[in-house]
Amino acid sequence: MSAPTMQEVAKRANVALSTVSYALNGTRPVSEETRLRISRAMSDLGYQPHALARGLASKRSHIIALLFPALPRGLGATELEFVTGAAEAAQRCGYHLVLWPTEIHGVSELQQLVRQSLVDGVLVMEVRLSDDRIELLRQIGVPFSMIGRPSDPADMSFADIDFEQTTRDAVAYLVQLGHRQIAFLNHSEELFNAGYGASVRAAAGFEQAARDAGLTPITRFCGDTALAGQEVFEELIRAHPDVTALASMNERATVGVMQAAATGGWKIPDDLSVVSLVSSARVAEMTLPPLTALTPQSAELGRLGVETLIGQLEEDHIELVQRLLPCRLVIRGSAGPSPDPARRSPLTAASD
Amino acid sequence: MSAPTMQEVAKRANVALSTVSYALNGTRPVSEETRLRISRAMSDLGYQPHALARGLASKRSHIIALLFPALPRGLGATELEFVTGAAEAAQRCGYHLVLWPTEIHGVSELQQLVRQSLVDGVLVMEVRLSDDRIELLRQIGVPFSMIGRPSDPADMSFADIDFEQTTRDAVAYLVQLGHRQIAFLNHSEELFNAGYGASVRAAAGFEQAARDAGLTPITRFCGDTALAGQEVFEELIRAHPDVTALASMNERATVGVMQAAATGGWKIPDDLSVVSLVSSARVAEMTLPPLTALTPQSAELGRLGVETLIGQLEEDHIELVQRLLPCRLVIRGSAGPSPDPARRSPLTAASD
DNA sequence: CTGAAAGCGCTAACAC
DNA sequence: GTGTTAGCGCTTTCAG
Repeated sequence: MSAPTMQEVAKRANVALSTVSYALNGTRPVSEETRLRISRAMSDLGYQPHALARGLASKRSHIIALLFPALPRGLGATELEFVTGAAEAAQRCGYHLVLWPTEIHGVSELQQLVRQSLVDGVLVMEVRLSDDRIELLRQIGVPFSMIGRPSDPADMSFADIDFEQTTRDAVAYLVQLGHRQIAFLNHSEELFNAGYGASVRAAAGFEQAARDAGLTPITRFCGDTALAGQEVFEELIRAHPDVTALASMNERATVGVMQAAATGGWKIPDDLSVVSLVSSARVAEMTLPPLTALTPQSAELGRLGVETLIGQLEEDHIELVQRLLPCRLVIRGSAGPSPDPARRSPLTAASD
Repeated sequence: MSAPTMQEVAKRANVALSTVSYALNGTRPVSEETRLRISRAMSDLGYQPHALARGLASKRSHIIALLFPALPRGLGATELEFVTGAAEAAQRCGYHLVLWPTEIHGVSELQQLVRQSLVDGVLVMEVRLSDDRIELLRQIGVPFSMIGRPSDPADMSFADIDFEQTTRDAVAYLVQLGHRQIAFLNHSEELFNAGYGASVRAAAGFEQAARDAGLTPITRFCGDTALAGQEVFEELIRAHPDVTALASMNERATVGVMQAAATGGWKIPDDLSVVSLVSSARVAEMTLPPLTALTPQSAELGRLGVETLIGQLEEDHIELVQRLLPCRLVIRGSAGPSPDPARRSPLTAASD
């Protein structure tokens, strides 16, 4: 009834308990013949090693934790893909992945979790530019790696989206379509100031890319709501009537922009091009027209994060892995050739 | 350097190792005085019980697994909320949640995982009407509970969305707005036939609700793409020109419907009302107009699933918990009073 | 109310 | 090549 133990396997195969262990782990040479007897005994009994016992004895649980903040705004499709990508990679490597949702500042809680010695290492998601959790982890001395990175990742391993490259790609694409007045729509200033890496890095990337292309960067912060998007867009067009294209980091606001444009009599992409940055296909396909977007390779990032961490756990020479993955440009319907701003009908403001 | 053990705590508190254990678990009365000495010793040393050792000795790992299929179409916001809701609930109950992404038919793989005796129980997500995993779990005898349910949940615990109620609510809302010709837009027939519970139950619920309201149910299957949505909608309106409202289970297709309606010169909700069933706010807010939707209480479901499972693990009298949660109607912009179908301009078909 | 000691199922010396 | 055995850090009888 209850699960067979290694002892029972040993008895059935007429060998010592330890021989079974060695055969199982390949920690020591075992003759072909006994190995066969053992593996037969194992499958006869339907033996599976007891994970806890193995972990206790070997001091390696083969469990890693995925640390993600219980974000106020909730996670999206991109984050879900991190998780599933990470879980699948862990499984393929023979590891278990436990989920540790923790407040970003719940550092003592994190400490408690780590001290239980349940996990061999930690993968941190949604890393802030300045992140207490990272400080704690290195102080405790747990192996860890990150999806995302703090402002100075120095000697830490990570896999992250290449936000600079992503904005550069977006600008390049729009420039190639003939746009010369391109605006960048960010998240809120609060998020930016809170050290939300995506927001900060993409903003910097855009400024740089625009300048390199000989353009004057125009940027706006915007709350993560459609309404905020409408308002910011109307203000933007008033201030810069010759803007013909928008690169947006802010999906919710993008919807508002599209609404405001439609209300004002503009067609997308005829009168205005929109490129959505760091946007999942799921979201990009929900709008009309569907969004031309730069989509992160999220599952890949999750996988990389896990593999990097496990690498650290299994290799003896701890090697640094720092990977930046570009987003992929998926052309849908929201960006097109630049119109002549002068010939474009004026936006008929809908609001007060 | 290395983590303090219970032995060290005992020494420091001048008690036996076992006394520390009893004090920690409350398994046996301990005098106030020694309890105090012990807890002081613990905090002095920063002691945390070793999860693996505890699990091995007690035969209860305090780890539960979340089983989710590596779906072809990927998971959405709703599923992500299950996961975070479950993870948070587990943590609050002092459990760890491990992620087991498995093929729906990878039953032997699941068996291996379970036999490792790593987890005390399993929470199954995305349960099919006929689901091999459920069969296996009860056969093995692992405690489990479900988010979702098979066709005959008999004596099994679950928490699920009340699809019947959800469609009833949608129909009631539309009827109240004056609609009499309401169509139901389902997922593909393949998914339906594959025993995708949401699809089957919502369809049944709609038929029933429509009949109860004295309406003739009109239903359509549709692939999960905008294009399919367009085509199905055009066919639908041709076959039933007097349809004024649509209740949709299929978010991708809904986008197509809205596009086709717009292309044909119809305004939403003036010419056509749309209610999105079992739709997260995240998605509902991406369209124009934003979708009036019945939104599942996903985090709540995750929480319930975990609590039900842990209840099974900790109570000695295994009690059956079967919960159906209704969705919440969130009124946005996509549904309004019924137009007079006769006065509505004919759809100008855009396709061939 | 407290202590001593026998495991839980496995790994990894240490022997041969 | 294989066997023997001492733990890993805890829970839980069994004795007092």
